[in-house]
This record gives sequence, structure tokens and C-alpha cells, in this order.
Amino acid sequence: MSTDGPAPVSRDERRRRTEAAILEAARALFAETGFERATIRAVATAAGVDPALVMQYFGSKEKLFTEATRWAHDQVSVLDVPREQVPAAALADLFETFEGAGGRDGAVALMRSCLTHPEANRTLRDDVMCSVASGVADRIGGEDADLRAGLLAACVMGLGLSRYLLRIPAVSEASRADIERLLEPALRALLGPPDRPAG
Amino acid sequence: MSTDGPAPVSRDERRRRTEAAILEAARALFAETGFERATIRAVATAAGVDPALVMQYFGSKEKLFTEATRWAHDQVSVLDVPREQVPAAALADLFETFEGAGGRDGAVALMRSCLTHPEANRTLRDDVMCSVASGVADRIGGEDADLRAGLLAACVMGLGLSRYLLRIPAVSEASRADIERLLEPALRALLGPPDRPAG
DNA sequence: GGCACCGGTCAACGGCTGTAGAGTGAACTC
DNA sequence: GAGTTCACTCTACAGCCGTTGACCGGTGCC
Repeated sequence: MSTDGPAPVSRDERRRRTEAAILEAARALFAETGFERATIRAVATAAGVDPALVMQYFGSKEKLFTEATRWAHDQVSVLDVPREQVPAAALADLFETFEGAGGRDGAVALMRSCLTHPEANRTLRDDVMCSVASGVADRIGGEDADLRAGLLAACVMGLGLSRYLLRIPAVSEASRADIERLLEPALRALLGPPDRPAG
Repeated sequence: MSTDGPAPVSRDERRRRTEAAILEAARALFAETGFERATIRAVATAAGVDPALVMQYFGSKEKLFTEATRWAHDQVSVLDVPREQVPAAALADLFETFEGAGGRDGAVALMRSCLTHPEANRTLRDDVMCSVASGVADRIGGEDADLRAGLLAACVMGLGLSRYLLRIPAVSEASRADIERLLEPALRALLGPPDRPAG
């Protein structure tokens, strides 16, 4: 309580901290109630600042939301594994996204608002689902590759929705291992028969 | 075009018709934009009446929403088929719910709002998902029956979400038959090994 | 034919929302 | 140490929302 010194926080540092606090509060509130019900006033209160400061930092509620739900493409492992490991990797990616160290609020916030907020809808469909499904389809191959990949993505998203958003007890309270054990074989069936390079 | 007569609509008949028109408009708007963004004024305009009349008929926006998204338990066939037909019946129920003759807007409206509206959330989780999953679990049997049923419900809901709400192209534009052909075997894998009556 | 009823409309209120602009005091620069 | 910058706050506005109560006119009943 003495070695801390007189709080030598520079102006830049303060700005970075409050911006992070606002972003964190926004993520939490967007995740909890969705875009429409989360108000800038509530975000500001949670972050301990004035509502006008939120506007000053992010320009508008829309831009705040976009910033708070930015999707990181690079933490998707399903695009980097051989065909047979796609189902397991897809599940691992889901668990990592929603239970990993990096705050899960951003993902929940995007998903929470994806049915009522036009841009969240577009982002989740195009930048997440279609983008991933397209890569998965390449690994699956065959005539129905696109549909198979789409159905796989749909099932994984259904799991995420049930477990983290709707919180259906049987799915929400199950262990990650149990879900992988039961669901991975089912997703594997979506891949279809093993590769046949030509045909 | 002449035998119609001078529109002999009684007062009761008029009331029933306008109430139905309001309900239909509400379903359509709730389905399109969700509970929060759909306004009573917009519903009234779409139904061709005054906003105050909507209040007079349904009491509040909440009650209007509840009425517009009432869930009919009786059209679920998955609870009336033997174990091996559960996956096919679950898919048939989904297609019937969202593409059947009885307006699909009610189902879309409930689903559209299930992530942001507390009561829609509760209804979809408890009255739809848990209720159905519980019945399915009974048919599946075994140690993990509840989780297996929950995962099956999650996958089917993921399909519905991708096809009718997010409209992911690969899933949305596929034929019902193709989806059944590819997804039914996968869902069948969720049932686990065939019944073993004791054990 | 007079009267009560009721489907329907009009105008308005209070509250909440996103947003804008002026102002303030402490941290930085020279 | 004076002047500037900038994080931050206060106050306010305009618009939209759900909701209400008074009012109007045709319909049904005696």
C-alpha cells in the first residue's frame, strides 16, 4: 500500500484503460441482453464513466457494438487439420471460443444479437459460418461438400446456442468430454464416405 | 362476384377478423425483426388499424407477443414414433413447423426473439426444447439419454436457425430431401447402440 | 325509433433512447 | 510557470416508444 507510489498513470495509459473498461462493459452487457436492450447509459455506468464519453470514444452505438464483437479469424483450428479431424476440431474451436481464456463475452454478444441486429446477422453468417463452412467443404470434397459442411456448422452452432445462450440444462451442464464423446461420431457421419480423389 | 351480397358481416365477425389481422401482422413483424424492433405502431399500420386498437385488444405488447407466438404442442410427431424413427421424425417436425401450411411466422417469431426476449427464451427452452428432449430421452434410454436427446435437439435447432433465420445459403437453398438424406444418419449416430432393455 | 353498446379513431403524455455541444480541471509542453 | 491539450462531465434536445382516456359513428336490442 506504499510501494505503489502516486499512481504514475500517463494520459495515454489512462485513455487506454478507460477505453478497455468501456469495451469490456459493452461486451458484458451486449452478451447479457443483446444489442437493442443494452443502452449506452448502462454501458457507461458499468464502466464508471459518463455516457457522453462512450460516444466520444466510439462515435456511435453501432460502432461500439462492431468493435466489441470483432471476430478473430485466426483462432479457428478447423481449417488446419486433415479431413478426419474436422469434427473434433470444430468442437474444440467452439469450446475454445466460448470457454477459452480470451473473454467469451464477445462471442456471446455477437451470437446474442445475431437474430435481431442486421449487421450481427451478416457478420455471423458471412464472416463466421460461411467463411468456415467454405474451408471445411474443401476438406470434405465430393458432390455435397457444401451442404455437408453447412450442416456440420449448423449442428455446432446449435450446440453453442443450446449450451451458452439458451442454457438448456442437459446440454449446458454436461462436461466438455461427454459432449465430444457423443457428438463427434455424429458429426463424423456428416463427412460421408472417405475421400475418393477422383470420381 | 355478385352472390356475395352486401357484405353481411356481423359485429362479432368484424371483431374476429380484425383481431386475426392484427395477430397475423404481429406474427409477420415479430418474425421479421424480433420483439424489440417490431413496434405496435408498425403492427397496427400493417393490419390497417389504429395503434390504440391493438392495445385495446391485447392489453400490452407482451401479451400480443405471447399470443402471436403461442406454441402448439400437439403437432410434434417425434414423441409418437419408435426409437429408430426419432431422427427422421425430428427433421419432419422441423420442416413441418417452418414450411407447413399453418403459418410459419409464429415459429420464426418465437425463435427470432428467443435470444433477447426473456419470455421467448424461457418458452423456447422449457416448453419446446426441454419438453421435447425429455420425451425423446425416454425413447432413447441408457445412461446418457438426456444428453443425447439434448444434443439431438440442439442439432435440429441449429439446422432451423441456419436455414430459416440466418439463411446460410448452402443450408437454406438445399432441398428438404437432401438435408434429410445427409443429416438423418448423423442424428441416428446420436441415439447410440440399439436398445438393451436391462443393463 | 330511441337508446345503449361497442368497434374504432384521435390526440396526448411520460419515459427512455441515442446523440450533440459547451464547459472544466488536470496532465503535458515549452 | 504560462499556455495548450485532452480526458472527462454536465446539460439538453429531438425522436420514438408503449400506453391511456376521451371521443365518434354505425350496429344491435327493446
